[in-house]
Amino acid sequence: MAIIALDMTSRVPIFEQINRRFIELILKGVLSENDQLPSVRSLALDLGVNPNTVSRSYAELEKSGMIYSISGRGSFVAKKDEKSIHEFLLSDFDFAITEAVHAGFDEQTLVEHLKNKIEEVSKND
Amino acid sequence: MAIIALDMTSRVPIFEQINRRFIELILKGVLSENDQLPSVRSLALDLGVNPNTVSRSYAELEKSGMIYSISGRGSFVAKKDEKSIHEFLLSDFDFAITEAVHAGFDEQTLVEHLKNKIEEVSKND
Amino acid sequence: MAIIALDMTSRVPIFEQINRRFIELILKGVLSENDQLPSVRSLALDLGVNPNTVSRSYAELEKSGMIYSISGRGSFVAKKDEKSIHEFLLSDFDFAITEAVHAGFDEQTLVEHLKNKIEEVSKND
Amino acid sequence: MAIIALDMTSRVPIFEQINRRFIELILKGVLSENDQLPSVRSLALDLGVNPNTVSRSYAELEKSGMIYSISGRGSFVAKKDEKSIHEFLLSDFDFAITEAVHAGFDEQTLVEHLKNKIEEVSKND
DNA sequence: GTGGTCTAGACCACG
DNA sequence: GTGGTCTAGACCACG
Repeated sequence: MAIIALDMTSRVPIFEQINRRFIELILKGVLSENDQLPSVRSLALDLGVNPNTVSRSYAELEKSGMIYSISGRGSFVAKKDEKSIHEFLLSDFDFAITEAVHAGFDEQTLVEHLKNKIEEVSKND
Repeated sequence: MAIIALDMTSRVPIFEQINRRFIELILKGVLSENDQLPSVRSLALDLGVNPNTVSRSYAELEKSGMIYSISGRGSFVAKKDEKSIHEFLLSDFDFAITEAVHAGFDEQTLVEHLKNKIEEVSKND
Repeated sequence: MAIIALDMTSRVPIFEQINRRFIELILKGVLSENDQLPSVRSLALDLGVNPNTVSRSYAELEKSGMIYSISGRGSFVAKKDEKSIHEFLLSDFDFAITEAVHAGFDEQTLVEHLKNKIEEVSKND
Repeated sequence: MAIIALDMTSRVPIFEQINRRFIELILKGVLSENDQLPSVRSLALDLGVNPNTVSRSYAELEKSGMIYSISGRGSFVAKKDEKSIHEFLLSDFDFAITEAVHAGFDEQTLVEHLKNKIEEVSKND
């Protein structure tokens, strides 16, 4: 019952996928304030990845203020900050928008493209 | 004031930045069918990068059918294929949309976010 | 007795020979889905060529969807797509047929020539 | 009224295209024994290519015994030798067959593929 | 002069 | 250890 599905073949680094997934779980309320995260070792075992990878993910989550760690006790979900969560989750989206605008696409085209793509993605679920 | 501005600090590979830039120039009509591109060597000199880097960019552009090369003569803009150009330029956008949908964002939120971001980017021009 | 025999005197580029050989091995089932390919460095050492040359081959195989790479782990055989494999392997054949037809050869002549040549090639094995 | 159509965007070298075209014309009887070929300069002008390129083509045709040159007079079609003409025109075909056989394709598959491709090419004429 | 291929070797991110 | 990117520079075919 892994909460996290990794795509090992993706070009997105594994630690980044783990980051995203935890942040999504916090956003959706699956994980609430002060909930304990799995230990680095157990999650690494669970996901079949190197413990260092999970470590890096937790370190980044802590640096962004999403989780906090208590030495010898573990890692826990911090107070939810919707704004920074949104910012994080939409950072790729923001980057892509900037890129598209610079490429010369106008608002109408992009909105239309967005709607089509959302429909397409939703169907494939 | 070269036609191509590189961001050496970006994580986007140089050859990829060159790719994108040329595709944008073709899309915007700055470069038209059969127009000659700068030679590998001259562009490399111009950008201060290694000829191999430009070579790689041109090789990818040729494989995608955006340009064609005549040995001993140079590289030229191929017949414009708007569809594949759009596909290429919006591949990051598509990826980011998929990611955002999976993260749980709904259409309304994303459209609104898109519009705000476009306005913000446009202002900074 | 490496898996790959290179003909350094051939006009076919080394990376192209490597490409073809791997695709053949996949087609014949010697390499199956998710089998790991030798690392770029070890194969380069094995073949006595530069790692960049192998790298280029792997990059092209990945772009054609024949293999996938996991950063830090290695390169692996992707899900077999017989259609694109055939297309790749027969691209020279197709080109030669077009050329022959334009030169004025009719079907009967070409079929006969093909059969003779196949027999001749098979004998020399 | 150029007898020769060149594809400048093709990866087939221009001198090679010129070679092929002359040999085809000889095979088809458009050019007969002792017919004079256009001068290097006039053909180069006609095709918009470098005279050196035509020179190289004529040199190769002469070496293969397809044409002969008389100093100060020009180049002329030699006695037709069907066998070597066929060999030349089908050399790419032969190479491709060898390649396909080594890739593991059997006679039946290749014959079928050949027939389909011929039909396809004929239609596009 | 032009692109295509290759060597030699460096540095990086990821794991 | 693994692939990805890049530099520096060579040699070649073609024109």
